[in-house]
Amino acid sequence: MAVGLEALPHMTSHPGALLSCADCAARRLKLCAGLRMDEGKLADVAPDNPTLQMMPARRTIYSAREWPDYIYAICQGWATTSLALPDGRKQILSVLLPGNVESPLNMFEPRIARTLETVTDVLYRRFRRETVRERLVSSSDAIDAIGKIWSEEHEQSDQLAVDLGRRTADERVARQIISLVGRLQRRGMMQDRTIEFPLRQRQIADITGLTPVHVSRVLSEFQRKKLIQLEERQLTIVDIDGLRRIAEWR
Amino acid sequence: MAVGLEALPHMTSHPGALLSCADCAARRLKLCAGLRMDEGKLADVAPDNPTLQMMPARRTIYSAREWPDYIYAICQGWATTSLALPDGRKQILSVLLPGNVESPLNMFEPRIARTLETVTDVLYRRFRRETVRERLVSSSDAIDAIGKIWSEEHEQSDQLAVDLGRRTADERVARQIISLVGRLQRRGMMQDRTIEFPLRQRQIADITGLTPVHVSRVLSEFQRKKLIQLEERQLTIVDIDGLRRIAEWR
DNA sequence: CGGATAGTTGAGTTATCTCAAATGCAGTGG
DNA sequence: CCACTGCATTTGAGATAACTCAACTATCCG
Repeated sequence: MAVGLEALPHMTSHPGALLSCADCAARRLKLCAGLRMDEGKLADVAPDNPTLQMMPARRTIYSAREWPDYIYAICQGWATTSLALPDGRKQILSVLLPGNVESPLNMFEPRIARTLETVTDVLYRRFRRETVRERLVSSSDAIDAIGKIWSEEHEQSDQLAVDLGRRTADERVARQIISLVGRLQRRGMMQDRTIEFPLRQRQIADITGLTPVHVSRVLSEFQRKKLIQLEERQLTIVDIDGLRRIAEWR
Repeated sequence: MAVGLEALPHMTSHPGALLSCADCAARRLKLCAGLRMDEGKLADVAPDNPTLQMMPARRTIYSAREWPDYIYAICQGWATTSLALPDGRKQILSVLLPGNVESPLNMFEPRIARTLETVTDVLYRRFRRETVRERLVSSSDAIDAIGKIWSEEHEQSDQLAVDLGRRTADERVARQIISLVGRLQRRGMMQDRTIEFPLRQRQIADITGLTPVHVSRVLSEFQRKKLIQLEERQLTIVDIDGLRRIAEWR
């Protein structure tokens, strides 16, 4: 199961394109042990191989008003799911990275949906909800695959609730950074100690339940303490232990 | 589908026992349209009809360290699921009322579990995770049933995140009250405008991400404003519109 | 070049927390 | 039955984390 990156000839054949080749990413995600393989799983479930679609940065793929007929798998780029209150307050519920899947809540029942927005340019595939659902009935592998996606989603939302309800601003921001770094690292999207970090402070605020102004202060503080470095949308981890100490300890 | 309460002879035959007869409650939940019918659904999925078990108030049914082998359905009483941090901070993730189901996250994968604790004395049934899982494979009705439970759970956690991340203390407390009142009302567990309300302020604090002291102040304020009345673990809604105004508006 | 969006920083405000003391109630052991 | 201990709640006083407002700069985009 522990298939390493080097086991994929397609990838090593154009290393420079490692992060920009969506199908390469998809295969990598599917083959590497320990990765989120949601997109791969979903492709197994609904193997009609939908074509890749593209959405520019900062657009809405679907909004909470609609009833999405599809389940979306991110192949490249970053996206978020969120809910907004009528007065403009907004909470981001998850950050989707390549390989992640947004599985609509209303797979089985009509319910309120989240809003799915792109952060960067995004390549994605979409799978008909009904197709996936029908497939669940006939294939136990499909149930397993989707079940794992749900389990993981569920655990993420539990963590989010604990963070929002019981952690300080510093902890929340530090944890979010650590979490994203880990996820990207597992995807092979970290070089040395730095990652692409396209999130605006406004978005970090919406993830952590803070104001953009406060996020700016926290990030400045982290940089002043030499925990991270952040410039030109590149995030470098300078002192991971220091960051962990803030994130997990009170 | 719209089978009313009066359609159940068993219930009307001992109206006084309406709230204390677990099997009565189970049947009611299963038959009345518009109710959460999770327990009923689960019984359909795993029809080996497990016996009723009992746990006194304020005990832990299982803790986050364990790997529960069972899915729990509450038949009578109140329970909570929660996660705790090492330093004692704690976040309650859901309040379970009769008919609700705690579906372990690790149905498909080994993951961190929540802690399941009783608030009042609780009667519950438990269903082997493996049994339910096997049943999912063979029955599309079962998938539907469990799928609906998950959808609902998922929506609840989204709402929780928005509440914790983006709402004020007053809003959170008011919304929690409104939500609980609604759920009990739909179960026929509200008489006139009052409900049994066994939650301690400490628990309300752990649900809303506040301190017990602040919860006390908010509740006192609500009573001073004649929105609710609260004594001897009985909660009376005095001014539902006022409460709604606080809950939804900023 | 102009106009929007992003981020920084300071000053003052406020929602919520912490600490502490007082009260009541429930359960326990003698 | 009583004294005792521990939890739950209320209330005050003071502290603080995070917010709001505002001004300024930098950056991006057409």
